[in-house]
Amino acid sequence: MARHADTIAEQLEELILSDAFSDGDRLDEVQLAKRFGVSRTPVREAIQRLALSGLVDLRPRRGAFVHQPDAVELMEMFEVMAELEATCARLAAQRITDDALAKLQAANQACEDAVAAGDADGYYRANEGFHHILYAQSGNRFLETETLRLKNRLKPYRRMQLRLRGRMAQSLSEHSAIVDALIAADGPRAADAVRDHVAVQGEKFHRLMATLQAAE
Amino acid sequence: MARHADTIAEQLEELILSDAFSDGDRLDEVQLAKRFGVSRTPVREAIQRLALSGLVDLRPRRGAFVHQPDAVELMEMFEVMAELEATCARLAAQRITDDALAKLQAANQACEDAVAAGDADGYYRANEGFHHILYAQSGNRFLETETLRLKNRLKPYRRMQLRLRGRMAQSLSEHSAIVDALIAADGPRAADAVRDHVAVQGEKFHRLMATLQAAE
DNA sequence: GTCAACGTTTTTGTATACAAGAAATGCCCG
DNA sequence: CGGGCATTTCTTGTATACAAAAACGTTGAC
Repeated sequence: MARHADTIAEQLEELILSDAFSDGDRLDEVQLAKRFGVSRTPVREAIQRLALSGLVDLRPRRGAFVHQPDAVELMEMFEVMAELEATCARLAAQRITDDALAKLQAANQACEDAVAAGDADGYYRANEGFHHILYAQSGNRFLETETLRLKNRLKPYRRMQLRLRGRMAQSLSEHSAIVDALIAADGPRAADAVRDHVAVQGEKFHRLMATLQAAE
Repeated sequence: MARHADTIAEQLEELILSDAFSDGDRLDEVQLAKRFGVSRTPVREAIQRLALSGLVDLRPRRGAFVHQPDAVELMEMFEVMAELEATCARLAAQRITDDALAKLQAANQACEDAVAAGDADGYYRANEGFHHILYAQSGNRFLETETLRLKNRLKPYRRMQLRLRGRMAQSLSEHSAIVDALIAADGPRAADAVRDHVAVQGEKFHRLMATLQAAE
């Protein structure tokens, strides 16, 4: 619908996710309009969109206030993320095609190669590919879309997770467990494997909390 | 943020969900503005919001087109709904309080009473109460909110489901199975019980398909 | 008769103007 | 000196005006 409003929504989202605003900050329409060199109208449209995805709270006749999730909310979102991915896996175990299974194994191999090469960025991309194949093979486009939406929302908090020493190697063996369960067409086992893989627990949990503290 | 835009978004949502528009219809801004007795501005804001919830597709420089889910999409959404509720149950099995468990049993009893009295509306309310307790007892507010959101989105398609002969009696025994699993703190069993309870399968599936055909 | 190109007409997207409600300021009174 | 109330200022919400892009119809050529 919008040409400017589109790009402004994106830029504004970037700004909020990159912590340029802190929790509770009011988004001043005229200020943002000036900043982007447009009028208030497209800025308001952009804010409307961000409100629906939960990045800002809209208080009638008061304005828009950025909403940065606290530790509890984050854990809740990660928990739902793990469940959504586990569901993808459970369904994929029944529905995955041989072709996609081959692609999944290839993606897993790419992960291993990246780890062997010490290529963190490469691992990130290959890992993303692995997971996206899983979402698609749930055979449920709605589920796929929703999962991607939440994944995207969690992206900025995600990158801090995987830099743990030895985490990548463990991640690889978890991938293999997932693939095995899919080969066996064992839905519940696949779901459990994915849930364990994605869940934020143990050392990951402490690391996340520490990073959140530091951000304040 | 909006006073008019709020109410317009609600009314427009009502209109779309109540099938006043069919799939692919263009939402004419000036026409809607006249209809609601306002200018284009609040109408546009309302449309923006509906776009995010998937009720309308926004095509840049073209306009807003209502998007009515087809049979496949509906099944996908119901499948995700079943999974979200199952997740609520799985988590609730670990986290539910004794107090809430008592309330759940009371809600179930209210369902039974309504069935005994042949009170369809009463059953609807009691059943809704039962499920909402479950969402809340997942102990995950984010999950609770998302589940409610999807439930609301599916509401218009839901009412056609439960009027099947003998369906209410079966529903009651399913409720009992859920409660039993929660009492036993058996997460996986609670999840399965809820999934079976919510899933659209068998006769429910055929009925849904038939109703969709009739709507076209 | 068909198709393409041009001009007209809608319609969307943005800017600006205006109205109304909320916050801020200062003033008066206790 | 402090608290409550009125006024002023600022901000949101809505209406209108304008610009640009897309749909539409017409005309003309092949």
